Amino acid sequence: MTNAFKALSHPLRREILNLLKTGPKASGDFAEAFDVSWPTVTSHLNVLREADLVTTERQGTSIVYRLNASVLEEVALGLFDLVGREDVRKPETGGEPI
Amino acid sequence: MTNAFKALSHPLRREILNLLKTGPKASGDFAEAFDVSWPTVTSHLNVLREADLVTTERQGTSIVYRLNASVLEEVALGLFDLVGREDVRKPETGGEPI
DNA sequence: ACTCTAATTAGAGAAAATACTAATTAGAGG
DNA sequence: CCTCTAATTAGTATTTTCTCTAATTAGAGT
Repeated sequence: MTNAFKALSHPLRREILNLLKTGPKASGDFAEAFDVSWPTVTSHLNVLREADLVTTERQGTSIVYRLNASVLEEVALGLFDLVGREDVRKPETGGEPI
Repeated sequence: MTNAFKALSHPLRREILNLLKTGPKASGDFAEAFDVSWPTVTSHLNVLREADLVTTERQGTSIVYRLNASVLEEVALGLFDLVGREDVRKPETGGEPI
């Protein structure tokens, strides 16, 4: 989880996550939506997947990417912790310190 | 605010923020706490300050670093937004999209 | 002014991240 | 099997980040 932050540090990767917020997408959708080459998109998607911020599933010739909400929540809660806002954290969620 | 993520992407910078959680600290406190040279610490502190994650104040020969809670909260709320958890966001906090 | 402590700035070398083109893999369908 | 579309992998060049040592600045106290 700890290098979710590194994954989030690139603007394009945050754009990708924002797009995914509207629903699952294939790699080509991103390659089309952004002004970078397809291999560059693939590379960023790999970073997001390694950080467990997205999950993938093959569907025929396409590979579908999906937001992994739980990891994003963990990261957000970790930041609140830093600020002393544990009140928003669910009691069970002990979790690794960020 | 947008490169708060970049600032958060380095482990040592997150350690620094964690230490700051316990209260304001001087640069030398970090240089002592972590196993890197003092100039390296200064460099990381600069990144954090440029991202507005910490504030500084001169006190005699020391420079005191302090957490900037509001920016950290903004970042955390931005992540919740990504996940569709606007319920934890205060109504007034419109904020720049991440 | 001199000196001590606190901290930053300068400069450089090594490592990591980014983005491209070209080549390759994988599945679907005729 | 052949071909088309979808996507990744390989390889490379450029840029950015990270960390160090050496030199410098800044304030406090004598």
